[in-house]
Amino acid sequence: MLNRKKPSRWQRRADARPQELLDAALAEFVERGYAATRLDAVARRAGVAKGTLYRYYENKFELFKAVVRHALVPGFDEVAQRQHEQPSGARARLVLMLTTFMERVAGSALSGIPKLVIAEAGNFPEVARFYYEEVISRARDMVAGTLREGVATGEFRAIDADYAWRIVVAPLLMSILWRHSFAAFEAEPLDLRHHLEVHLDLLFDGLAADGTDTERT
Amino acid sequence: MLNRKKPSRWQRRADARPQELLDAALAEFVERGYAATRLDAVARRAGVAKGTLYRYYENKFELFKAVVRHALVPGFDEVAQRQHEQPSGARARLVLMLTTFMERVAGSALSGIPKLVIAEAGNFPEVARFYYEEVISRARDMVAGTLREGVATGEFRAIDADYAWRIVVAPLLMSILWRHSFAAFEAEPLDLRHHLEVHLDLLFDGLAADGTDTERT
Amino acid sequence: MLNRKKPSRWQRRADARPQELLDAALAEFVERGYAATRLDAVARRAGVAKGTLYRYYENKFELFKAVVRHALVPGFDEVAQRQHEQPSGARARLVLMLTTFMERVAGSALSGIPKLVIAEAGNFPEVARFYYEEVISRARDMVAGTLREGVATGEFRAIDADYAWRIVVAPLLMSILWRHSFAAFEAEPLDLRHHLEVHLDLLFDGLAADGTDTERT
Amino acid sequence: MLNRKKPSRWQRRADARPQELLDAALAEFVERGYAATRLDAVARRAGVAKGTLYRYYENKFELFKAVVRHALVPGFDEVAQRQHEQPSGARARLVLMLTTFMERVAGSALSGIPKLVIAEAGNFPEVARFYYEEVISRARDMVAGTLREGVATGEFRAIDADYAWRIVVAPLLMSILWRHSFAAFEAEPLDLRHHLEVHLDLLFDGLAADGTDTERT
DNA sequence: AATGAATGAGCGTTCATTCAT
DNA sequence: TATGAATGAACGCTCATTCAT
Repeated sequence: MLNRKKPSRWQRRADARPQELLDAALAEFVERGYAATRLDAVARRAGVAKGTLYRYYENKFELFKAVVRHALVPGFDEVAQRQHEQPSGARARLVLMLTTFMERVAGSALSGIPKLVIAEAGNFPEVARFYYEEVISRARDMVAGTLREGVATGEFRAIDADYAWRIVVAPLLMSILWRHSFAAFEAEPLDLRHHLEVHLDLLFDGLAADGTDTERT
Repeated sequence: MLNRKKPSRWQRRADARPQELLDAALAEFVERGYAATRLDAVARRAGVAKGTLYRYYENKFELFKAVVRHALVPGFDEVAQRQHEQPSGARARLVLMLTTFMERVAGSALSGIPKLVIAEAGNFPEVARFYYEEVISRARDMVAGTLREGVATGEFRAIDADYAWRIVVAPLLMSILWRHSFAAFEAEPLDLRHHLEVHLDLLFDGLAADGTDTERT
Repeated sequence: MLNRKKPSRWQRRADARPQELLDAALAEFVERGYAATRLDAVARRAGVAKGTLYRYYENKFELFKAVVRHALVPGFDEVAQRQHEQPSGARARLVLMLTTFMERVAGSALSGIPKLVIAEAGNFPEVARFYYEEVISRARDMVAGTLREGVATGEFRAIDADYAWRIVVAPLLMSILWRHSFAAFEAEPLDLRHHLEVHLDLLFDGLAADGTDTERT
Repeated sequence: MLNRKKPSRWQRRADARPQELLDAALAEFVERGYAATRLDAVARRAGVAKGTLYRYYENKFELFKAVVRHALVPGFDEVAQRQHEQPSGARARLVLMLTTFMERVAGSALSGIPKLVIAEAGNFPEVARFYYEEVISRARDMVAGTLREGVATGEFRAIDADYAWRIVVAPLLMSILWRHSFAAFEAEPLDLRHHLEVHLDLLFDGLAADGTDTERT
């Protein structure tokens, strides 16, 4: 670090900059949370001076929003794309949806984003709202829509899709938070694939052994 | 300050003051998160001067840990107590467990604690570890234990309890985070009771309409 | 400075502080102008740490306003007081008014205030407005009122008091600005007393030699 | 940048660019004061990049001085010119002098210069000195000279020209500062022409009604 | 000559922490 | 034990200045 005679104090690379800054900022925000992230650290990580950040983002909050926005677009594109190539059937669609999300978000560095948003929701309602409107509402529509579809076709039992969608999604959220908060304290890491399998198994067929399911709460 | 001569045996325990501080701190931490909580505000809320805090807690972090520690005791006492009065059967025990948790934590001010721990886990691994060891591991043992029991008795289908327990618990976590992060943006508040009902319904009987459950992922 | 083992790091003197801070701030503001004044310097001058300023004044601007306000009250009290003990006659009152102002403001450290306000009026319209409403409007009322009175009693020629008051006051302003801006470049300092004498002489009797005053512009 | 081969003899003088820069800088300095003026804004206003400024002026201060210097030339040329066409008589010359100044400076955008210099005199004694030597001393010589002349010819009463010249000039200064600092808070703008009329009226004939002028201070 | 990306010192402000009372 | 005035390090942000292009 010290021994690396900077190739030149003036690197001009306005084109690559924004992406580098966003990467650095994502990493810092995810590592430390919004408030604890110092712009100095972001800049250092990106290899620029603090002031440089301000050429690209007006302030910390704008940078933060840019990071969130940026990190989520590809994920959603991915999900949307996959929805086209998929087989029919509500169940199959649900499986694909959850699988895609698990692969693209929960299992990647992007998982830091939901974690971050949840952590900072209290302090930055604006961010939470942004996330709610841009991300959550879409996820809700996708999942609840598929649930309703399945119910309509008789594939699924009659359930309240408005509430069930959160139940369906909850294990994904759990996996994200687990990895960010508690996985470190366990000997074995969480096997996301297996986690999803168990979830899907339970989701479709339930806990109850056959014959027990007559009795409902 | 006041000339009270007789602390006598009626004086409040030395612990009394800390309790007020902890209450105030809990409220502030939950409202604002760790970093954004100002000790000034905690002190004001507790009706003492800022310096007084330092008589009881060495610094902000120690206070934080004390708050988390303290807030969890009653919750677990409650759950442990109820476990005795409960009916037999894995399913009934699971229902009771989840219901108790929903009532005592998710639906109360205590829900701020898990929210807080998750939010700050990145910055304070120590707290996360503490929470993991004191709270999560117990919850895991209770839930996974009951699952294994149910599988053993044939009440439940054969599932991997080591993974399934998180799935079972996830909707509770979801409800907590939802209320703290996104509920504000929706017209209707989340009905915790209904949320739990739907969860239990799905949990035991699954989504699949009867006859469909042959095909597994 | 270095050799003065601070008598104790903690000087508690909340009562004296505000005045000391205002004195230091007045000096700095007057010396450097608003924008160029660094709160660090104000604090150092007052012998406190920078943060201490914020116990007393919410921000730089509030400090500035406090300084201005504080510096002007005594001056105006003085003028108001003297108005009572004075002899009758518009001319005598005008003389007293201008003399008092010259002594109490133009000739004292307070002269920094008008100078400062004028200098910063562009950047801080709020301050200018404050000064206009608190100070200038009073001065205008006093002077213009006396002019009208003199015209009414026949002591003064008929002049437009709404415009004349500024003419009457202008040499006072001039003396203030002169001392702050250009006096340093002259061998002899401006003799305020003489300046006022010449002003009063011209003001009452004009430049024109007797017999010439028939011809008016 | 563009491939212009023939600067030829029609190209603008090298000075042309500086003129645009000076105009832009004058406007900004006058609008905001020295400290608050951003070179970015100056550059943008002049239609060049920020770095370009540094081709012509070593730093902000040099630019500032150049602006002041530059802005004063035309004004003085004007006054000097008019001095030739003028009628005889000290009074007439004084009237012309003040009228010219009022029209050419106080009533124009140039009024920003004195305002600026006065405002920044504390921070930039160098500028104040420059202004004093280039502008004020000439004004003083002109006015005081005319006063002495009038006294010598018996047109004026015997007054101390060394002090009276400032009194004579003060209302002009007042009008400039008024317009820049306080005019905005009044319903009606200051009528410069009327202001000057009242000034001249008082200046030559004084306030005192005929017959009162026996009594002098 | 001109550009504008990059720099970094500097300032206003905040707040956890200290300590004389 | 309790107070709250005082501290000072730290951070977000600005902008004059530099320099590779």
